[in-house]
Amino acid sequence: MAKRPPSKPKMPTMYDVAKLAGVSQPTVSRVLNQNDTTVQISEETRTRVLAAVEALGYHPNILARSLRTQRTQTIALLIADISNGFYHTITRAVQDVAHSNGYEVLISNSDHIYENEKHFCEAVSRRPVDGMIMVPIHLTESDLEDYFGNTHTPVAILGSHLHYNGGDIVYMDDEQATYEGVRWMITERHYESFGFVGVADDLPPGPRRLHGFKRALNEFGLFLDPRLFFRGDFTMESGAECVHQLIQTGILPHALFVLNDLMAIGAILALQEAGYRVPEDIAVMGFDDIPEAKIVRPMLTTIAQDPRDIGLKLAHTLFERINNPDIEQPRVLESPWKLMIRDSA
Amino acid sequence: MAKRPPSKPKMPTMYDVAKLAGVSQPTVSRVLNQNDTTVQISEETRTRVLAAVEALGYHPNILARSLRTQRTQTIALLIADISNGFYHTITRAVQDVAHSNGYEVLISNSDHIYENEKHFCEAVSRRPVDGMIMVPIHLTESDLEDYFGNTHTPVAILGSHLHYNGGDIVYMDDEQATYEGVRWMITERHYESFGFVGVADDLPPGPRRLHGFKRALNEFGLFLDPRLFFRGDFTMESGAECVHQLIQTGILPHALFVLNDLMAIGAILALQEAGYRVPEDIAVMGFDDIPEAKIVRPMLTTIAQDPRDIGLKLAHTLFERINNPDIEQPRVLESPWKLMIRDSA
DNA sequence: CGAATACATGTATTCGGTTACAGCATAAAA
DNA sequence: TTTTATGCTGTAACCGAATACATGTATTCG
Repeated sequence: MAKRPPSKPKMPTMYDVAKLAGVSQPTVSRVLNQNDTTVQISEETRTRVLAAVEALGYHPNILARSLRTQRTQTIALLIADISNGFYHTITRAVQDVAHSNGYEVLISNSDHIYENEKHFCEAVSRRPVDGMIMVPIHLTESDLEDYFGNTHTPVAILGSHLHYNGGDIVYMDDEQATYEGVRWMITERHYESFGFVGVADDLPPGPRRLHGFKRALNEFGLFLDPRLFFRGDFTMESGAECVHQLIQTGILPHALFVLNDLMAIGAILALQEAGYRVPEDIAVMGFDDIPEAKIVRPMLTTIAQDPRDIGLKLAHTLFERINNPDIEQPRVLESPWKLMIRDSA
Repeated sequence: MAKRPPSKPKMPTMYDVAKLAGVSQPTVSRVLNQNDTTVQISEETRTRVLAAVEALGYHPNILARSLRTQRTQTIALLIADISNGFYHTITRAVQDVAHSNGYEVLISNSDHIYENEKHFCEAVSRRPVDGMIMVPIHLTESDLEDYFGNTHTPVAILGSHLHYNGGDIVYMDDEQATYEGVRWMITERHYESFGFVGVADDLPPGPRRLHGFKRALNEFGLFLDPRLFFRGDFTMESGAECVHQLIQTGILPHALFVLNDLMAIGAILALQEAGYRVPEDIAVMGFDDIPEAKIVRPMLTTIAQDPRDIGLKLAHTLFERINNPDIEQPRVLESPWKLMIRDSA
């Protein structure tokens, strides 16, 4: 085979097509975007142009188009951790909606790290995207205002903790969900002492779920022993670590409420390793309902968010706003939850 | 608050900066990209320009730059299923490398569907990306040639089954890995009868792993009973389904080799549900070593690929080629594997 | 002191499209 | 037949940057 010279990866341009078809370059553009109904093209020209397009294997250069039209057909998605099944499902839902709208999705993980969140916002705010979906963990209203305040990029956000009125919000009432989950454990399962595995106080879901938890306890005259309040970092490993701390205390509550499933699974495995039976010796309830909840034995009783619903709501609301920037006020959508009663509690 | 008019999200341009600093637009460009060593800027101008940049909160428009420079600072990644921990880890590794190089990653799932793979290749080939990483399941050499043959976009591919010389290949010897895994089950665990849970014959890993499996068996005078050869579709559910079929046969082999972990986990759970003990009644070995392998009880014995290593190799080789297009021939890199002996076999 | 050189910056062009506007047919209306 | 409308297509400007080239000033050298 002849050594092919390092010929430039020159893609054919509209001009090439025009030349081949014997028309002007804007005519090609018009043939290809017949959406402009006021302008008409003769059938003969159209077929000639299309033939030339076919012959050259021409594809429009999206950069050039975007530069001119100020639309990029791309949205950005910022999530905390794609290895977490919850975020992953959101991602899939968003991708599905985006693709069906002819959009691509630029994904980034923050790993729950504030710096990463800010970095991505910064990268996105200067990168031309038509919209952005985010699940902020640490970002504050004022961060968002800084990054997206004057750029009018549509934004859709997951999380009720932010009162940012620059974008639409999808929200799940996890305070109430936690309350009802714990209430169920008390009234239906008759557990009377509880431990709580949470996260650092300044992370959004922490205080809200803790509040729901305490509200349920208080309603029945129960209280959380401060020694049984542990703080992990969302990972399986930290769930196990919290259980080790629990064992150190020498106190064995009837049940453990764990702020997310990944930690809950880590907790169950650590408890079993230490010789405890779940739920006979100690029950465990999680939050999220990730796929792994059905793998661990006993299967995890948990509060199911509906990540697909969340993702769809986020994406739909974003695209509505992209397609119609005049929508008035930011909207707030609530996503449902459901108690998934399985075997761990 | 006054109702703000729908003012255009007009970002400041280089021209605005130039005007404010009292210089010409190219001068601003030069200040911002001082990489061009032949051109020099006076210290005074530089500070004045930078001050103007700061004052306006100017950020370069990446589209315009890309259009001009023909570089997009974006790579594309095509994988089969991001919910699979294996692909997910590859994704993370690729993202890490990309971000450290100042690149963004455009991700797409094929869901193992041929049409989706082709669709994405098409979308990417017309979208300006600087490179592409892919894990083709169905794509053939000629598909790749069609899509990327004349565009000289650098491509990095995972999979030894393709003999495509238009890009670098990262490869794992799964035939040999399977062989050694099964050999270990025979020599160390003394299993003497086996079932095999695979996938459709035309999917790449199928025949290779089956071949390694049979090679090991044959070496010890064993054979695969055709009734014990099942075909799933990579999912947990299909792993369970294959076990149901197995039970229907009424034959109980000593061990089951399952082509991937997700199906292996589905198989274990289904076996336990049917009252079998793993590994006492029947042992199970998987392939991949996804995170869930350590969640299921018994923990899954499996052949570990090193997805992070794979992702890093793919990304590094791609960026080497992006940064130096004159690299001669396509390269083939091998990624290691390791037998993870846990409890299921 | 005039010519050569280095430095600093401005002018013009380009990337590949979209779109406002102008112009020339031909057909319809007056 | 002249006027007007209509259909079709070309010309020119533009999106926001990068870059080849030209130009003007300060510096250096013979």
